[in-house]
Amino acid sequence: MEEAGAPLDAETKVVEHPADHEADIRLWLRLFTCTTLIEGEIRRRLRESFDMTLPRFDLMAQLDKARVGMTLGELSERMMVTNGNVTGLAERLVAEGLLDRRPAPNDRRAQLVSLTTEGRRAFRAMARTHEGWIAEIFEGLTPEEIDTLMRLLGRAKTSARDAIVRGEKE
Amino acid sequence: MEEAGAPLDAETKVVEHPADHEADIRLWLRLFTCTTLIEGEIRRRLRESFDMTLPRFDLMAQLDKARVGMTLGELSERMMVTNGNVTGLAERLVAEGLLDRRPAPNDRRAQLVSLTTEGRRAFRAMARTHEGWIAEIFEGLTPEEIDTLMRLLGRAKTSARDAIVRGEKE
DNA sequence: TCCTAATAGTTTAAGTTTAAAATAATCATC
DNA sequence: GATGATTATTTTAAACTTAAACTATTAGGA
Repeated sequence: MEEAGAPLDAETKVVEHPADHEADIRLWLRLFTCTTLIEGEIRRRLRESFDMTLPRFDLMAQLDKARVGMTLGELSERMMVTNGNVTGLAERLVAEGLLDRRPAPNDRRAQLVSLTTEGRRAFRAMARTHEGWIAEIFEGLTPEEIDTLMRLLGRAKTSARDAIVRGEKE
Repeated sequence: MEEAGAPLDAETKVVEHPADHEADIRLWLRLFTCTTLIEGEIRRRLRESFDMTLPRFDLMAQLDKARVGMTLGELSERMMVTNGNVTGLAERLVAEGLLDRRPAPNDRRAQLVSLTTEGRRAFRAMARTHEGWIAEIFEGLTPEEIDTLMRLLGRAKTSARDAIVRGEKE
């Protein structure tokens, strides 16, 4: 079906498709699927083993990592969710006695939250098991594959952040 | 601080830590962060450009891919969400005239949904723009990096699925 | 046929999540 | 020290999401 002797030139590959982003789309779908799959399993196990939800676990993990009290705004930034979301999550955790919450000493707008003794104890127990789950989930990967994945996901993150910042500047 | 002349044997490395899953945890955190970052940006753009939510867009994407009507159960499986979730999403899309829904011919329990003409038109327009966003987000990656990421995420998915199946068999 | 198990979907209650508006306090600077 | 902008948080309304209970239907055997 090709015209005999038709010359191939540089423009040929530009014309082939209006825009061929097939590989990028497939990458995004796979990234999303992979995360959703793992997230769902962790969520299920947290509920079954500890009657705990993932967002609450995440909030507690942030507080455990930072040894000192944290403002709600700092929490929402680290968890990458809205302020209002953190307000509600913290409320429930306080009600359950896992979280402490008091006004910040230097800023009457801010609230400092931290794990209670009971909260820290409960989190540490869950965290140990949780670690095992994650290790089990990635069991099929070699250390080298994990390294490479880390590096490439890091580059993907940078690339995404750049695009987002560029988008905000318009 | 090391005892002089103390012999190193095979057990030394077993004792070092109860369980060192550091790399796995970091990988999971990065995977999650990366996905959340991109997902948030896509969500924001869908809302600003088309007054559309991500879950609705996802549902429409599944229907556009499969040229034929699909049952709600099939949809929920492909979207990796619960049945009840799809029921609600579909309801809203039907109300907006983007989705068609009718009883399945051979099974009186099942409902077949498909895009209306208007729905398909609307989706195609959004999808074209959406493709561009994704390409922009991954702009900083070379084709080789994308290939490698795809392959390794594929292996991560397999590893996770294996762990999940093993967990269900208990 | 009749009974049981499995399947498709809906409903319910609780929780999560967001965007946007509102409130309150701090900061910068004049 | 007044004032206007910014910041921290809460509130609100709507949508999303889940697990579990429920209804209706189908399928597979005794």
